[in-house]
Amino acid sequence: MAHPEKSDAKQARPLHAPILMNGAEAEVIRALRRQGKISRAEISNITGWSKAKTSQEVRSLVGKGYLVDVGEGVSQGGRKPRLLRINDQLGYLVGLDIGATSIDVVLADVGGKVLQRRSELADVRQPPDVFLNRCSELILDIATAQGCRPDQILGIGVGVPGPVDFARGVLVAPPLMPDWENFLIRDFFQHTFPAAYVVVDNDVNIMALGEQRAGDGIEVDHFIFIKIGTGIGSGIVSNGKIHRGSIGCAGDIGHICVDKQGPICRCGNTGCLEAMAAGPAITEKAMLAAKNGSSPLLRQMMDANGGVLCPEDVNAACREGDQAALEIIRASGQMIGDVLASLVNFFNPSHIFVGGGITNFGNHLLVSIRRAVLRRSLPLATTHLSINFSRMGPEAGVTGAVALAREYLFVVEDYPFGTV
Amino acid sequence: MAHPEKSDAKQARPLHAPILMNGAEAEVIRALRRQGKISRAEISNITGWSKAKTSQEVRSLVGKGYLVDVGEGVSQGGRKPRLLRINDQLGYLVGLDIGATSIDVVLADVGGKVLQRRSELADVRQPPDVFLNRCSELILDIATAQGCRPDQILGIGVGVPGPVDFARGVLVAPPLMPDWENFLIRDFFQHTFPAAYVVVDNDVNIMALGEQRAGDGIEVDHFIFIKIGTGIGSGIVSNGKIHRGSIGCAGDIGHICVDKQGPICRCGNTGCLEAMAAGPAITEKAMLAAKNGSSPLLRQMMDANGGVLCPEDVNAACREGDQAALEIIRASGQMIGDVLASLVNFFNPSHIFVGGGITNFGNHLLVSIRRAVLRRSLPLATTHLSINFSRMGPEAGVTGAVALAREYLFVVEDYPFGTV
DNA sequence: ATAACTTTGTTTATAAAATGATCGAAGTTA
DNA sequence: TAACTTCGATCATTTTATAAACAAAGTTAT
Repeated sequence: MAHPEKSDAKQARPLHAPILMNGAEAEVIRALRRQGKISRAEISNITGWSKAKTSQEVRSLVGKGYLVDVGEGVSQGGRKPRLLRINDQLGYLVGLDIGATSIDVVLADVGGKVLQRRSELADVRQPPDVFLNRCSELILDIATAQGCRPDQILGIGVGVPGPVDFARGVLVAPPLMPDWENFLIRDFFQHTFPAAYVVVDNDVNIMALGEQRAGDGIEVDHFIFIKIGTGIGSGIVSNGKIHRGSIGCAGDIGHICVDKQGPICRCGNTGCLEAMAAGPAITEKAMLAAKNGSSPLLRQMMDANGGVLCPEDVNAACREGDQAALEIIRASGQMIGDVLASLVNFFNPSHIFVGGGITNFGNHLLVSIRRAVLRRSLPLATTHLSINFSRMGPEAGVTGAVALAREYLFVVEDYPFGTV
Repeated sequence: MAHPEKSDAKQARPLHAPILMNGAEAEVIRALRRQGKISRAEISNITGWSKAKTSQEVRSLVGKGYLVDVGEGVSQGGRKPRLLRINDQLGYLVGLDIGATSIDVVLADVGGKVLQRRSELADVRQPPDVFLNRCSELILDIATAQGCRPDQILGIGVGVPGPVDFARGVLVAPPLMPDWENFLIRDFFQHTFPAAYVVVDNDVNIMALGEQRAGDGIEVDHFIFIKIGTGIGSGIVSNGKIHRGSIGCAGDIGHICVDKQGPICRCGNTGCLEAMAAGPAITEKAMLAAKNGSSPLLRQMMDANGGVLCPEDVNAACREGDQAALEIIRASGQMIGDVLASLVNFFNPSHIFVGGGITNFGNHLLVSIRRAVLRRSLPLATTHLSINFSRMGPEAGVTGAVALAREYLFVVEDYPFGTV
């Protein structure tokens, strides 16, 4: 036979590394990743190659086990095409979203389809090795539940709530979790899952990536994903790529000043957006409204709740039409919108996606954000601007983490970074 | 001979287009553009090609007249290398910087070296064809002064003070010059100079590009160039590329709000940065200080000047230690710094370059900007942040325009855009 | 000085890669 | 049914890249 290398093609690939490919192979994979399943003829069209080369390249990838034939497609007026897809049996991917108070982890196939999920509360202020050991346990848990051996996990995408040195996979001066500084997160998982390629990124960058790959951000060149929860952060996509900034802390808009006379933030400055408009500020204002009698409804909720309120309560009060609650949300939306207005002038995105814990808040928040942005941005920058909730809701983090792992599943030779 | 195509290699290239090359040729050009003059061996190292391929590629480019041999280099312990350079005789480039009240134009060789320059005052509110005709005259003027025929002009880079649709080469809703909306600037020059490839961009983007190619922004992945003059604008570089935003108006920070109780700006909003901190605001405050007696020096200058002051006067008063003048500059610097602080948190640049008409202002302005940024940005984002005046001074615009023309002098097949 | 080694750049034989043309298989449409 | 399409494989041919050999022009150690 003319292809003697076929016999040793399925040999084990090296550990600790993603699947390396040359440029041509990577182009095929890219086309397949976008389109799901396509024929050789379509690959030929997308790449611009001759049918001969396409055929041969596909044969090689099938030989290596990366691609599989998944049957016939519908005829276009001639012979039916044979459709190809990235081999699901290749292994599994893990998406891990580490929040300030939670762990969310999913197991997905290499196509990105979620197969298993786990979530639990956890305090990120624990020592990193303790915390990450628990993460590993959860990963092993969902892996065994799916019948997946640890060495079948090919990639792990990790999102952490702080500035990340992307190349090294460590946190840099994270305010929420000082103990984690310089802890080698990437290496930790790499050690536990030697067959997997581990990629660590900031949690909001990951959400932005998820929106770009699996949400409404497909084909959008410039957008901002803003996460509103306990804190406020953003993920930035410029020219279709994640903008991480010079030391990886781009998007950290929670401490932009909105009011010099505002309260003191935990960062030490006064009037930070996060201190005035995020979840804790909302509940605090709501509890004040409950106490000073301006909202009997909130008072009632607080009493029923053992003297505390959570953002969801304020949301519920909004739905009942409670004026004090509406005013609290409106004020938060306006402050966020004012900051976004500046960023819109500066960055000129075509989309802003709003996500995070606080976004099952109906439209009150979104409406005030929109109003503030439109009022304070240049008309030119807002005429084609869409501001909407992310479709992905609470799944945004893990979806993005899987997308990150998937992004690095196949990597072009000599380009270890630069995929996203 | 083995190369029969050599005979017809120097045939005329098509007009209206940059010099098209395939990927390999472009790589050689890129290496030469960065390094000035290098040997075949170095090209081989940079590209990773075999000596044979490198040699052949170089021979082809020399045959086409794009490259020339410029003599021997110093020996590295063996045979002396023969150095190659992009052929200066290929033609000329034009850099044109259109300001609100001025035209600056230079003629440069394809290496970017400025050979001739002209500047004159002009009002951009004239009809665009009248204004641009004057620009063409100036270009022809410097061309003839250098002994350059119009058809030897291979590229024209144009900077205009407004949002630009980069692909089409037209202004989009420019506030300063509404008559120019949809006027085909690119086509205008293309028509007058058929041999040239014309690229139009926003004036501050061009300055940022100049800083990146010929200033201190070389090898800097993420930076902001801020121009302070009659207005305030910025050029953004993300991941090494100009970030223009979804409709080309990114960087327009002049109308970010710094004080909701501030004065009304010509844009209709209140308290815009530009209205409070740019040149006109400074002179206005200075004239007020002159009139109300808080600065006898400024009063004296104003009287000597026919009842008006310009930013340079305020600068001069600062040098004399005039407290009122210093306070005016300090206030401007603080407002600009406050806005930049937000942008630093958001964008995490490693450098901020300050340029524009107001920047021969000594260090008072810079010091207040720095102080404000450091006070209000996250320490993480500022520890490795440098804020400095652009080295290029008033040349920034035309330098950038030449860099833009130079960038598109050679273009890879099928990639008409995307070089910067 | 002279011999031995280096670096540079060309040439040439060889290997690798891509292509166009051709062909058979499997369809659809007139 | 016949004529036309599309899909994919094969193969001879052309294009492209490479390694090895070589010549030219130096440098350095002896």
